[in-house]
Amino acid sequence: MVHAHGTTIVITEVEAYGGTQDPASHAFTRTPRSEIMYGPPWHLYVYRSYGIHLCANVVTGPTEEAAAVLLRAGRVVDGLDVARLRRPGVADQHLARGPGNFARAAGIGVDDLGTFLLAEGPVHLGDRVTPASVSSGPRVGVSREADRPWRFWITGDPTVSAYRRSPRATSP
DNA sequence: AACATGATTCGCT
DNA sequence: GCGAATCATGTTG
Repeated sequence: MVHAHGTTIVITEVEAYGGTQDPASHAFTRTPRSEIMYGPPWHLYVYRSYGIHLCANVVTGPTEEAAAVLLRAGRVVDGLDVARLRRPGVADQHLARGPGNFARAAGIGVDDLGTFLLAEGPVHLGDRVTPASVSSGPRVGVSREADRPWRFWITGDPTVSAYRRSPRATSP
């Protein structure tokens, strides 16, 4: 789980990116934006998508490997009042559904870029949660190497199940 | 210095 | 279900 700006969120869905080994990763080509991922692990990588949305990643790979994990969905278990204010009119189980929404519900902004996640602070990782069952499947939203089954989610979790299952989802 | 594009989301049909 | 919004980053001239 992750503690961020007054909320506590159990991460229910993530997507992995293989850095220099993965054409779909922002770190496939080294640029100023992706530079943070080439550093030591357990730092936060935040980027802006489509001008409006923010997505949060955890750098996981060793220095120079640039592997990272995108936080795609989560269940808000504490700080619900704060999260609800950030996402007006949204049902509790959908507060952090989707990468952009996750970042919004968590109050993560570009100011948090580079935050070390293992120390006390506005954003840091908390207790580890071991789910009963984890499913995996093709990645969403990337044009290259989407077939790598590197999206992982907690099987049957209501905060994930309804997400991204419409038009041409390959497997039911 | 200018152009093309995306780890997406929301609203309308 | 489909299409528009919107702008920083990366790439090209």
